[in-house]
Amino acid sequence: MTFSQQLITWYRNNKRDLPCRRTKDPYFIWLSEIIMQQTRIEQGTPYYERFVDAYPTVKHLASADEQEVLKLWQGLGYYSRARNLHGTAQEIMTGYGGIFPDTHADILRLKGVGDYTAAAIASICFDQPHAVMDGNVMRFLSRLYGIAESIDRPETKKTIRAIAEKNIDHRNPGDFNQAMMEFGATVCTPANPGCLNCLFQRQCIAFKNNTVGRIPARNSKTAVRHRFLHYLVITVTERGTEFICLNKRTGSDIWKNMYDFPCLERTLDKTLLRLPAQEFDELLNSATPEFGEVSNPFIHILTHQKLHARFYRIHYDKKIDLPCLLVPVKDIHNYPVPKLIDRYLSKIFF
DNA sequence: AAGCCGGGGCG
DNA sequence: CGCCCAGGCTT
Repeated sequence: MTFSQQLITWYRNNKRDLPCRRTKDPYFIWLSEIIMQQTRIEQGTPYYERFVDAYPTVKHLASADEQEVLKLWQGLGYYSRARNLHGTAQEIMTGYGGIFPDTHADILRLKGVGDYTAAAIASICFDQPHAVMDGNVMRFLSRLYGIAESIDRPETKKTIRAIAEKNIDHRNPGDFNQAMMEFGATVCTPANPGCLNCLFQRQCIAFKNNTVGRIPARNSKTAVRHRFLHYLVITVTERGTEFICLNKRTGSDIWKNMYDFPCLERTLDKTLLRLPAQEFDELLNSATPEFGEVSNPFIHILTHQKLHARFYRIHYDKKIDLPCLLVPVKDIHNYPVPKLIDRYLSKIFF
């Protein structure tokens, strides 16, 4: 039995039953692969099912509003994936006549689709022998071949890709790719891998050398940046309806096209001191406000940032000129917000 | 080549 | 706490 035959046999006997494995429709495979990028299967699967329900065809997705797509994506993170997903659905409608491209080269041109996703779609949907290179595959193969160089180096990734391409089953490239990933995800895991019962223990260089714990190696991580956010939570009552002031984030910062509140950012405030009210004058075009409740600090961790946020409430009895979007509080659930804001809202308002 | 972009789960 | 996850885009 060749390596790929052993692996595929193992896969057919041990694979998890996932919703996204019940189809070969390129639209659904694309959707699932974008959702699963840098995301654990268990975390992404509920989102996949909600997207399939909401947008059963690429045409449905293309016709949606971006805000609606972001709302459905809310909580999953890396929101550029959702923006690109939506934009690419429209591109498929207008540029490809609604038909998903069927060659690796054309799939790779789609925005939001890189080497990994193009290979996954091409192999699973169209039986094209392109090997996927994701975290699971790189871990499994770097251990199996005892590759100790950092997998962050493109050179190392090329070496591993060559191994995968050499071993890919040309009859079942989709199963081979999924088997590689499934094996990495369930047996050759980052911590406490199942080496003792591993099918490939005899061939595994890292196991032989007792270096499984050090492979794969990665570059040192970049430093975490601390940010201190002072959020103004303005509410206004007008004819018995309560409104809240939202801010749509634009530009190249985190959470693009998501909503939060008007904000003052400080970088030197190591302790997130309470700001005096007049510091907010620049946001308000009006007289210094009187705060209602001022929250304790909220800590929110991103990959390269640690956010320290404080929320300052202000209430007005009538509408004034405000530099933000005034939304009825009861409609907040229509607006995509980052997890930090969602945490605050559910603690204070809901 | 390196930085940036979220959020969650695990040891 | 640190690490990693069915990665890709920007600089």
